[in-house]
Amino acid sequence: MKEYRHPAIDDVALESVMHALADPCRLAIVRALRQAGRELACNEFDLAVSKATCSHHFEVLRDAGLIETRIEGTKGLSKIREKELKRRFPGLLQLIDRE
Amino acid sequence: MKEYRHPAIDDVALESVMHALADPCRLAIVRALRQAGRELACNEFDLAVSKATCSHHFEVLRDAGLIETRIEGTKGLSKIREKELKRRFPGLLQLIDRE
DNA sequence: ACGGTTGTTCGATTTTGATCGAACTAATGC
DNA sequence: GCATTAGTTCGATCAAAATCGAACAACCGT
Repeated sequence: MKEYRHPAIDDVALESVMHALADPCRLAIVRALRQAGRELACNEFDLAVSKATCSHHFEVLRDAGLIETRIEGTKGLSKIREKELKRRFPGLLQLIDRE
Repeated sequence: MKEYRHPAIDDVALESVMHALADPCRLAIVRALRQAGRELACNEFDLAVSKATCSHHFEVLRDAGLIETRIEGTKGLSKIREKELKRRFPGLLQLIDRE
């Protein structure tokens, strides 16, 4: 598996974050990660989309600085970039967590 | 000019808000309204888009519960639905205001 | 009544994005 | 080495969204 690229949080525009979270599938992923409170692999979400689409959504979330993914064996384990997001986008996680 | 329809704030999904703010033009409109602190007419923004497109963006923002518009003469004056947004989407305005 | 201002609506075009299947890569376990 | 697992990449398709010009509607001031 390839190495993942993660943007510096200060290079991320609010616009990109908004775009990433405007999709129901991606919002569900982020919320699941928030609730889990631990790293999750792509296939631990029950999303009604194919592997290819799922991979695409994770890429969008990574590019928007929302998640970071590390490789362990054949799996990619993702988590929210919590501390950085709290500093760079105060209010964001609060917003996502409501309801 | 026609009457504008404004959704009840509780009928608005976070997803819709995210989608509305994912567009650079619309984010600029909302930020300009925040900074102005008063009602603004469509043509008071210098957006690099046509009248038709501008009208469309205001409609999206209205449908997402972000702004409300009243008609005064030939103008449509818009402002942020501040109080309601603070209650329904805590963190949102804070997020928009940063930088 | 007429012309100017302000914005809407329509229809068409173009761009962007979501989605998938299939082929591929890389690590794991037997 | 070989099958399995996990995810990527490619190419194509389909749907949603941004954009525009032109025609229209409502109001204003004179």
